[in-house]
Amino acid sequence: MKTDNKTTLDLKQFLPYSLTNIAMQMSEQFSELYQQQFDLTVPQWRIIANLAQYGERTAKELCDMAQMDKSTVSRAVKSLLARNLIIAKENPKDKRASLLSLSVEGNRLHEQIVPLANEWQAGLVSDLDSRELNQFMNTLSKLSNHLNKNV
Amino acid sequence: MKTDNKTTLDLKQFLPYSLTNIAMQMSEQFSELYQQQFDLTVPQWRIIANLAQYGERTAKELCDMAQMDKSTVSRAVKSLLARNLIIAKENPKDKRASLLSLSVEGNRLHEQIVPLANEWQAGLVSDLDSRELNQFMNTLSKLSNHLNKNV
DNA sequence: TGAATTTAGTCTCACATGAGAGTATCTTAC
DNA sequence: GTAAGATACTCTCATGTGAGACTAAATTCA
Repeated sequence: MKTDNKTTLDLKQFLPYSLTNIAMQMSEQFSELYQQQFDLTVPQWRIIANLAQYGERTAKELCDMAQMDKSTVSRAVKSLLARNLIIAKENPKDKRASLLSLSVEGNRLHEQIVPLANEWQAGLVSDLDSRELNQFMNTLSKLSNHLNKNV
Repeated sequence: MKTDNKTTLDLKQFLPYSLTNIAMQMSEQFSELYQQQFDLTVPQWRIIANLAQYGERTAKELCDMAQMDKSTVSRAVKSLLARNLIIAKENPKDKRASLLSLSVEGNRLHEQIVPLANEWQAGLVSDLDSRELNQFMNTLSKLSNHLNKNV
């Protein structure tokens, strides 16, 4: 894919543009699944999913893992605590940064969403064979690594 | 890539999540290039890039092409007109929808950004060979088609 | 033709976001 | 050990966004 640096820019081939478009559509379509049914915002869902997968974390760690602003995380955590979907435990290593984890209810909620999420993605990638999907994921992670190098 | 619909969700493999993260990073890192130097917001840049590539379009068409809200486009167009970067021409077919196009200055601005954009992307994909990049783009467009089917 | 409906674009309002200040806690350096 | 700096988090404030009302124009249908 030789690009012509001189004068033209093909937006379809330009990743910051086309990837953003596709990601937005995906996120929007998928989020309908949990927003209505489970009354979760995007940041709230992302926090739940990360705590479910990785266990006990601090707010700061969640910020870094899911590329969210500290204010956004702070608000989402506050509201998840109010709904008893997560639990905050004092961190013996650092009193500022309490350890967050899913409550029983939070876990139950997550368990309800997971199969919906997996079904949704199965539909999305149904046009691809497994080799192609693996390739895609692999390239995606190379791109991600490249982006993180420069930060 | 067989997914387990029962209980687990691997966020790294979950596209609405990981693609959003990567797209956000990309857009953010790339936008630094034009935001400071050329004082353009993301929607403004997207409009300029689309008018440059596809020529005269209405605001509605720009909304559809770049997945932007009509309010967002309306505001961006207003400000680009004020800066004389684009021109609005009355549409003989529809007086409500004026035809927007780049002005000479707008074109000049675009011509300055294009090589930066191409360089930027060249750096981003420097770890990939051309076959891999083509594959990736190809899969991406399949995913995009799939998303647009359900809309 | 004219009434009803649809569409393009603007404007207002409610809301989410991110920057930055502020506070408490932890770490570093002397 | 203590002062200076860094860090985790909350809160406030300014800003951008999208939903929906509104207006003008176009389209549909009788």
